[in-house]
Amino acid sequence: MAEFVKVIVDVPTLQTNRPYDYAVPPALQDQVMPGMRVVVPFGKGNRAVQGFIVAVFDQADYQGKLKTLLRLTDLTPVLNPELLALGQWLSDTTFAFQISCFQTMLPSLMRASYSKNVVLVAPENPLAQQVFQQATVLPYEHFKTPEQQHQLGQLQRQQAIQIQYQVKQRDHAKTVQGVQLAQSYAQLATLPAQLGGRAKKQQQLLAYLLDQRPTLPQPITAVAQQAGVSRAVVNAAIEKGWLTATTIAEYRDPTAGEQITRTQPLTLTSEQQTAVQQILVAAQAHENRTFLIEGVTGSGKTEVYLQSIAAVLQQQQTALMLVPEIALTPQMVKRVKGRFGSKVAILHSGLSNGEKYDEWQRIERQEADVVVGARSAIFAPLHHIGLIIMDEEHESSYKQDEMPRYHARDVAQWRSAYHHCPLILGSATPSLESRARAQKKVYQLIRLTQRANQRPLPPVTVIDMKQELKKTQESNFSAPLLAALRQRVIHHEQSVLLLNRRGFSAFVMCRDCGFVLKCPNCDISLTLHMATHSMKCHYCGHEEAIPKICPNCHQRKIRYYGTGTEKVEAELQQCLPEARVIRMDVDTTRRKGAHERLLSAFGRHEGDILLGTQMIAKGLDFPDVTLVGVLNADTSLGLPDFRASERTFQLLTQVSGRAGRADKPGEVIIQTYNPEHYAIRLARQHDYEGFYRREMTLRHQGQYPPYYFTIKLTTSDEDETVAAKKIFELQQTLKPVLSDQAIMLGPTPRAIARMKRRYYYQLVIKYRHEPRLMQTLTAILQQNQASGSKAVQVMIDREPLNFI
DNA sequence: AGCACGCCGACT
DNA sequence: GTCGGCGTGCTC
Repeated sequence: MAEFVKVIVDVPTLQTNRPYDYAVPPALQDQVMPGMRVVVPFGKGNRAVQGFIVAVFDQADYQGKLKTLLRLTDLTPVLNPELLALGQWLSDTTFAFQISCFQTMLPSLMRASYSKNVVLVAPENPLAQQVFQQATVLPYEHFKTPEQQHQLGQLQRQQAIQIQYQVKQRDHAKTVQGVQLAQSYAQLATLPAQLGGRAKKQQQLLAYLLDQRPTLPQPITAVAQQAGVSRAVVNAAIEKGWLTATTIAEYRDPTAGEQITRTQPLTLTSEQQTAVQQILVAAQAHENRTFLIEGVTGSGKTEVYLQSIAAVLQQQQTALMLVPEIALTPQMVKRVKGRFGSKVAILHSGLSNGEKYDEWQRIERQEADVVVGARSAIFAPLHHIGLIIMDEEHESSYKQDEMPRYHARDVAQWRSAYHHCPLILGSATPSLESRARAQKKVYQLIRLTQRANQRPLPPVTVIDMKQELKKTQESNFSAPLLAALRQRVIHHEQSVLLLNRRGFSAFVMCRDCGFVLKCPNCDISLTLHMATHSMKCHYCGHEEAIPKICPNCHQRKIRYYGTGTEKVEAELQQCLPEARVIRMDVDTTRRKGAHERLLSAFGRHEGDILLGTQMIAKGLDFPDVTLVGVLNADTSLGLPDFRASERTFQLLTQVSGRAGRADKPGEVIIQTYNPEHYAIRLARQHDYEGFYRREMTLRHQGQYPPYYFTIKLTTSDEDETVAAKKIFELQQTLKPVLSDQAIMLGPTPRAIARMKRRYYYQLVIKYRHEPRLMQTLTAILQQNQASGSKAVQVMIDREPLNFI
């Protein structure tokens, strides 16, 4: 008998990061199952909190007196045994709380919201009467002033009130008004004769019901539409007692109203054919094997994915496909839905919370068997997974940069092992980690070297801006790039321009005294934004007016330095006034759907030049783009991060692939101050393999991943010395634990040492095999948390992607 | 997190 | 002697 349960409660602290035992009321003992959400009393005040049942059993381990769970939130578990185990693993490997892991794995609507009410229990109490007036219940927030807080304390001592805790469920199915038959069809059949001849529409409705015998209940609007009458007529039918009103649950369909045209599989090239073959052999054998598809842009990776999915569906299994958020465009969705129809569920940040919840429900109820989504879709509750695909596997957005700091690739690995199914990692520029594993035969490498359209990759010209600066006056455009842009505008062809910095200029400085305007909260200069006429901090969002006079020396010598997308846009208007420019960066795409609107406007030729930051480099496919320009390839190169070259190479290769995809040849122009840098040289030659070999040598020499594992520890505090002291303390703790093969970098202040009024210090450990490291880190966290909640913050990031 | 307990100073 | 300030420690 299931008399007791173990529950992980929604109290995200290390001390409560373990299961708590509760008694199950007899009435619920045959219902409780692991993975269900429950509401339990917790703590001294018995406040109600949400929790997840992780185990059910008939004997309590806990020796004290048990509390009884208040209610079950779910009729069926929201976490199946696989997801429960996955949550445990996530928590172990990322040092995150179990409750945070569970919540990350589920749609956000399943997170409870809490409220506190003050209930009047002694209406005769004079103070209570004064406070409550006519009311019997007041929200706790009502008592905000010190006097009101005081009154609350008094009422509590006089036992005139009770504090009531509420757990509000936010996950509700969308409902619509529907109708159901109130009488049998036989009874309905007698009605037309009784009706007056003038009630034409009512006759029509009855005729529809009797002739079509629709399956009811159905939404009122649907019935009205099908019968060809107005909703008023249906309502009249309810009044007359022919039909009864009901509420019907309905899915919120994110692609409702969109025309999806069925598409057929394309003919594969022989390379693609072999790729699909290899994958299918593994899928049919239920082999947990990882494939790395290294395919040049335009080699038709997506078609390989789609046909592999089709085959897996054939063997009655499901498939999960991850795509970076920005590549998850409506075109992409249409392509998959076009192939697999309504069996596809989509999960990405563009959906409303309700839509995400409903898509999740459809997956859980096995009404969808193909899931396409961004990072968190890796937790989709699919059963019988036969194939997992991760496109653009090198993308850094697959790593979550808040707790739990998981990498979707690791979760994918875990799930493919659980389901004994293949995992496909695909990219034109695989991460060094993945490519190295393929080298060691841990992954099976599949190379797609030919483009599906047989076109050669576009020629890339590298312009040395050092030389260019000598020739022309100060400009963001070299003569060849400007000429090429002008050509496209004349011939009504399109161009894409990449610049890795938003805003108008990087910083403002006083020419007289060298003063640079900085953010008051962060250790970073403010960026000028013309659109809003303000100075913005790109880290904390701080905004202030543009200084006209230097705040330091009070001279009118403030000048703008560096270049942002806004400034380039203005410059383009100067030198190419006839060109229509569409600017795309965080500032112009902040609003929901703006991203998509700008792209489709460009697709409809409402712009000649698409100017933007990184976000334009990914996955967009416009056939009339024949020129891609990179304004400054060095921005990402100069960063003090061992992955700077890798990122630059990936970005340049990706953006180059955007030129000339259909029948028109393309051209790429890259402007740089480091033309001889290997990342730029090899990107020009489209030589990923060359880059891989070169970069591996450097990683080997520098003792970096993939030759070493890395862990980053960060301390932060409002007081700089406290943060610094703590990080040195951690260094001392770790030193004796580590072998002499491990390398510690730091401690150092972080590159942006101050952010949002906090100071940050970090320590990076590079290691190969340190059996005691993990448990030591767990102990560090526990010890730190134990010394109070307002102590220094310690963060641990396993395999961090950002070292600055 | 959020609540109670407990120990200290300031007040009726 | 009591009220309320905040520091400390626990939550099945």
